[in-house]
Amino acid sequence: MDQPGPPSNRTLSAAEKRRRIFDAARCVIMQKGYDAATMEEIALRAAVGKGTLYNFFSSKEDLFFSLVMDGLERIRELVEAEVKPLVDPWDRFEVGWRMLMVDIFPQMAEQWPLVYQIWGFLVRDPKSRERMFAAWRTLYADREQRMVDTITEGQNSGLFSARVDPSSVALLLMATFDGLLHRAIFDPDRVDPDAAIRAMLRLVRAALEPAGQATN
Amino acid sequence: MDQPGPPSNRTLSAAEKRRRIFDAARCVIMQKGYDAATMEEIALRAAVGKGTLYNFFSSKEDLFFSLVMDGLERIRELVEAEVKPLVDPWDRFEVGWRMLMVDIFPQMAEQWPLVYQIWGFLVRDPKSRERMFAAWRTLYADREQRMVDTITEGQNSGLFSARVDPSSVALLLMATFDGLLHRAIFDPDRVDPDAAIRAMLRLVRAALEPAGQATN
Amino acid sequence: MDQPGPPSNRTLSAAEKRRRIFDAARCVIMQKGYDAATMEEIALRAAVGKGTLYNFFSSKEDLFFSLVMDGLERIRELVEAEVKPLVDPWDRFEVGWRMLMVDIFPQMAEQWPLVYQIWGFLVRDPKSRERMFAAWRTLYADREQRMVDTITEGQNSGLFSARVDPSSVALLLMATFDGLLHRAIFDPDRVDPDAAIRAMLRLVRAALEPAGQATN
Amino acid sequence: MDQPGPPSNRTLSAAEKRRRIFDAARCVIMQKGYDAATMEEIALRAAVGKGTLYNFFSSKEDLFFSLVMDGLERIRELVEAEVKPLVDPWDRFEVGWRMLMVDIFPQMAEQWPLVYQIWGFLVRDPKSRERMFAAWRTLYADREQRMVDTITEGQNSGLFSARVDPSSVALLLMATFDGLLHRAIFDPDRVDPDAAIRAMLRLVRAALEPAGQATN
DNA sequence: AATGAATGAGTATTCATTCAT
DNA sequence: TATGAATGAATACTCATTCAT
Repeated sequence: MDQPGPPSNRTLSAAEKRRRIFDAARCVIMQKGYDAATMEEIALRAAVGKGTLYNFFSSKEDLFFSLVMDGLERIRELVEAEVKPLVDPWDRFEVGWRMLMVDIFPQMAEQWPLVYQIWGFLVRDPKSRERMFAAWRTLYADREQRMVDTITEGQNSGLFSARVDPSSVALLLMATFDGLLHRAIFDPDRVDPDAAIRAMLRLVRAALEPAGQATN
Repeated sequence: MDQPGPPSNRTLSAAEKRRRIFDAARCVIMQKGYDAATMEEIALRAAVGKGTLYNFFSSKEDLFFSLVMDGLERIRELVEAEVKPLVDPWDRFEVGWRMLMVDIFPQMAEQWPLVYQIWGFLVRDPKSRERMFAAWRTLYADREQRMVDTITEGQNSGLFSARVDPSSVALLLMATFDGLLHRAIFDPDRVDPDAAIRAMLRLVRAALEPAGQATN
Repeated sequence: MDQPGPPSNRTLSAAEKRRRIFDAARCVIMQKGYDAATMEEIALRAAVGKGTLYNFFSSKEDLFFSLVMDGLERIRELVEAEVKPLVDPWDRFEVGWRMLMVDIFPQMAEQWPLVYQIWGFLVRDPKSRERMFAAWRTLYADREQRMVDTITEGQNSGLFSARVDPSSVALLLMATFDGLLHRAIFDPDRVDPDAAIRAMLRLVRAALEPAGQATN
Repeated sequence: MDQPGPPSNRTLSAAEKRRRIFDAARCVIMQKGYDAATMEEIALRAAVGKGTLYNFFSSKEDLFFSLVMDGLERIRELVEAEVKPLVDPWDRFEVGWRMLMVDIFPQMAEQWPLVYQIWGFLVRDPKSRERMFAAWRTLYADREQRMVDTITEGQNSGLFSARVDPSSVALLLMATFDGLLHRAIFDPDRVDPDAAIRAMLRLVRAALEPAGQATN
């Protein structure tokens, strides 16, 4: 009986539109939370029709899941972009950690509240959960591998103590990074990135330094 | 002629009923997620009427918020229960960290998915957010204070290097704990509590040990 | 955030409410057709909340299906109520047919458009289809059995020709009834109940009369 | 360099395309029901674009309405195709009825569920309703006229009893046919076409035979 | 105090229809 | 002329909350 409105957005590429939807969704969900966020508002903010959302994503959950996956991908790209031209393992460590804290930390901090909220349906959707967990595991494994490589090289060149287990140290470092991220959300005053960088480096240096060569 | 009828809830104390509601809510929310969890199902599982829930909590959000607060309180009790009879700061450290990883870690891991989900309305409810954040800050500050005390004592007695900043070390340790907690959820195979305890202690020992006294 | 309205209809019995919902649904569906009929309007007309509809019926389809089943039940009650005190099979026939055309015909005619519309989901829901078809078959079989009994008695007493097959005649009579019902919907002027009664009786009399005794 | 590409629809005549759309629509609606049938699926099955449907029909309702009208037209063609070369009215009757049951019955039975479903919007669209009803009335009137002619001729030639009203008999016969059609849908085992042909002919013969000439 | 039937605001999702290409 | 991505009106259904009992 009624005539729906005519299409209008023919000029945007699919990728552009997808990006706009992601941006809109991220914005709305960050403000309202996943549940209070409505597809209506997301569409409005993305300046597309509500139906268009469903041309790109099969459901609200799919949109949200894809959004978090997309964020993960962007994090991964940041991590991958890390070059390692530096020869000195100590420098590599410092640069790597500084990058984590300076470049990646804010990126992740920004979307961390998003990540927490996805648990809402990860708990009841084993399929999504496994996909998401697998993606996270991969990301973490990759990042850890870089650290392990650096440490191993340092050990081989005699710069680092042979006694530490590279894998354990990498795990602890990643955990510390996550923990600081978590803490910064509800206690930002407690987490000063610069101080965290220095303190962490001092700790690592103490741990990795061959015994008896303490220089700090 | 006289029938006993079903066991009436009248006999339960308010505290018992509150506990049952919490247990039911925790169970349902862990299975379905906060949003998919219905007051109906929580009431059913708690074996009380739906209306009774509203005698204890003003709303679903209030129930969930209180649930997480309650969990926090139980964690705090665990932490408070920690005694410090040990004189040797090294021992104190070891015992403290071991307790965190052995006693508290599983407790927290169990309810961590619950904690993540509460972000769903913390983002849009500044009042709740501030209350929750404050509670977390307090918990963390308390725990950190214990570490700082231990470190300071160690430094005063010359056992620990005076060069480290007790507060920074405490922050990093707490962060590491949180990060391991987070990691364990999606990558449990990567986080072995015993190994994490040993690795962390080795790291801390290296950091706190006065220069030139390396014993590890 | 909002407070839903308070309940108010506590005084009606469940059966009364069910009846009101049926009446409202019948009315709305007869006016708008099944698809254009909204649960909102049905609830409004039944003077109950929308949610109450779902306390009685699991879905719109269930409501409609139950509505038609209920109509069927009422038809069955009419048919069952038929008494057969008359001794003369001719009279029995006349009275039975007259009852069909005078009492049942209008009842069925009233809800026939409802019945047609249910095909909309019978075609895609084999389970409902089988239940509905089975109910119809039973109703028709019952009605036919009465006719068969009457004819058989007539044959046994020599009043009716032994050559006719009671079952075939009953089938044709029921079919004629249905056909008239169908016809009356789009061509009411063509179907005059009184004329149809007379014509049918004449036909049946001619068919059942023992050969050579024509009296019409 | 030059590629033939997929067979373009440009080569189909409008009539062919219309036919394909009808076939697709009939198929989809028979499977899903009118409401659950989507223009998308109909277009897909007809192997045309969704927009093309709207070049042929102004709306989904128009398509469905036209589809049923088209079916009606095909039935009419079948009926019109009936020749009456036979001189003997009894033969004419038998041949006519046999044709109804053998040729037309299956055709109509096939699309009867389609016809029922159209009620869904006939109830709320008086204009469509009147057009459809008028078409049906015409079809029935035509068919009845043939019977009336046959009966009248038989009466004129003294073969048929003058006492029966040709119009009433025609009405009842058509009704019986419709009723059997309806019955066959939900109770196919009960309706044996051959048996129905024989039983009906016997009934008609009894009714039309001049009194005292019983020959069956 | 405890209950659960009643309520209706709120929303994800569908799909007929349009029109730029 | 044919297409199908874009659109948004329309609606079934859910579920937190209330309150008569």
